[in-house]
Amino acid sequence: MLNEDTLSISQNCADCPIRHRAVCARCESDELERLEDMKYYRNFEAGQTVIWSGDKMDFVGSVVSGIATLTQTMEDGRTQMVGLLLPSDFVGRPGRDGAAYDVVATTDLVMCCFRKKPFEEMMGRTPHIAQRLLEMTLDELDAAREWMLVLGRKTAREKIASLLSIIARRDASLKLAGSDGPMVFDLPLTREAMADYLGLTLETVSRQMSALKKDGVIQLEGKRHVTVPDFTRLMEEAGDDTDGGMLA
Amino acid sequence: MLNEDTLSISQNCADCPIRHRAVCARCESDELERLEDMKYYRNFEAGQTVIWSGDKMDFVGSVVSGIATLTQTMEDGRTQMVGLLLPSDFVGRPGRDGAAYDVVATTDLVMCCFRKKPFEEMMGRTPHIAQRLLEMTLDELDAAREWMLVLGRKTAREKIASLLSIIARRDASLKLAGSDGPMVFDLPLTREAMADYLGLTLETVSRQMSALKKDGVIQLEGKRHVTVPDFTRLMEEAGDDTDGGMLA
DNA sequence: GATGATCCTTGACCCAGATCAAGCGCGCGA
DNA sequence: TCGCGCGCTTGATCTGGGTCAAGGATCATC
Repeated sequence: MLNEDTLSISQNCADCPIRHRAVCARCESDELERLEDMKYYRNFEAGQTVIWSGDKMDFVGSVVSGIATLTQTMEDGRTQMVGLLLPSDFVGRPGRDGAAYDVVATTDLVMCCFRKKPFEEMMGRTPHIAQRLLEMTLDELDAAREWMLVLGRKTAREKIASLLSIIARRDASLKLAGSDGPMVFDLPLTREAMADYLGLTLETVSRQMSALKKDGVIQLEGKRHVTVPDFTRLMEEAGDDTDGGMLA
Repeated sequence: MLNEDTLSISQNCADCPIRHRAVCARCESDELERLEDMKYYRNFEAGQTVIWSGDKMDFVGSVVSGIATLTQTMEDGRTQMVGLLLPSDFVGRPGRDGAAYDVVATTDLVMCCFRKKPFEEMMGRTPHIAQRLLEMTLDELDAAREWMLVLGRKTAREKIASLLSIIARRDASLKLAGSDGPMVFDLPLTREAMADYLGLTLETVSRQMSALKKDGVIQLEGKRHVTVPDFTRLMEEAGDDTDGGMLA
C-alpha cells in the first residue's frame, strides 16, 4: 500500500520511448527543459494501486511502460473497467483535484509524472500542449463510445473477440506493421480483468475463450499466449465491419 | 432526407442562450465577430437525421436548442446510443473529416454551425477555444465512462433509474436550482430511444417503468410526464452513492 | 366516428449468461 | 519435495431480460 516506490531514474526526454506520442509530443527542446523541471518518475509493481478514486491528486502524468487499468466500483463491489492505459496514455485531469477512478498497475509500470500546479500553468501558456491533450482526449472519447456499443449490444462471444482484436491490433502497431502472417501476443489481463472490462463474469470469459479456441478462431499456449491465425475471422466474430480498421 | 432546412435566422452571439456554456464561452467580443463570419444556423425537425455516420463533415457546431442523439449501429441493426446532445454540446471533431456516428434530432433542433476549415484555423490561433473544447471533451469522457458502468454492471431497473436521475438532475439545473420539492419533467426520449441508450429492449424499459411506478419511485402522467417525489430514493434505486451528486 | 399509424403495455415462454460448486495445474516458499 | 494459493476451467442449475405475440391509448386523416 506504500507507493513510496519513487525511483529517480535519471532519464531525459530526448530519448524517452513515448517522446513522440505523449502529451509532450509537440514540445520543442526548450519546452522539454521546462517540463523536466517539474517531472519525476514513479515505478509500480504489478497489482499495485496507483491512485484511489476520490484521492486528491497533486500530479498528472503519462504511462511510460507497462499497462494500467481505470476502474469504477459500486458500493456492493460490482466493478467496471472504464479505460485501459497503455504507454503514452495520459492520467489525471488538469483543473480537477480528486481522482474519479481507481488506477491499478496490471503489469510493472513506469510513470512520468508532472507536478500538477506547474503543469497547469505551463499548459495555459503553451497552446500546443492543450491541443495535443485535446487530440488524445478525443481519441479516448471515441474509444469509450466504441466500448459502449460492445457493453450494450454485443454477445459474450463478440465481446471477447472484440477485446482480443483490440489487443492484437495494438500489439501489431507496436511491433511495427506489415506481415499478413498469424498475429501472436500475450494477454496483459487476467480472466477477471477481462471480465471487468467486458461486463461479464470470469466464468463466462473462460468459457468463451475455450469456445473460440475449439472453433479455431484463436490458439492458446498456456493461459495467456494467444495466436490469431486469421484476423479477418476474428473481426467477423467480433461483429465488426470486416473492413473497418483498414483505412487510415 | 433533404437537410436543406437551412434557415438563416439573423441572430447574434451576444444574446445567444448558450453563450456562456458552449465552445465560445470564453471568447471576447472581437473573437465573436470573427466567429459570426463563419457561422450559420440550421434547423431540424424531430426525427430528422442531422449527420450520417461516415459522411464527410464540412462543419462543426453547437446545439442551441432541442435534443439530439449520437448513435452507433451494427450491420445487423443492433444500435447503441453513445451520447445525448443537449443545448451547448458540441458536435463534430476538429481534425477529422468523416462523422463517426449518426446524429439524429430527437426534438426540433437548432444548431449553430461553423465552417470547419476556418474554425480549425481560428482554433489554432485562439488558445482558449481549444482549452474550452478540452474541458468539454473531458466532461463528455467522464459521462461516457459513467455510462460504461451503467451498461456493463447495472440491472435493468438500475439502468432506468440511472437514466431518470440524470434527466431529472439536468432539468433541475436548467430550471434554476433550489427547492427540495418533487422534481417534475418530461422525458425527451421514446421508450425505444431509452432502450438504445441503456442496452435494453423497449419491452424491458416499459416493464421497468411500470415497476418503478407501481413501487412509488416515480409517478407517471401519460407516457412522458414524470414526477419524482423523492430524489434520494431514485438515486438508491440507481445503485449510486446516495451523496454522490451533492458535492461541487 | 371509422381507419390507420405510432407508441406503449402486458403476457407467455425461452435462452444466454450468472451463480454455485468442484477440481485442475503451475509456481513459489518452506 | 511437499503443500498451498492463485488463476483458471468446467459442470449443473437458475434467472433476468430477450423474444414473440396480442392488444390498448392517442392522435391525425378521411
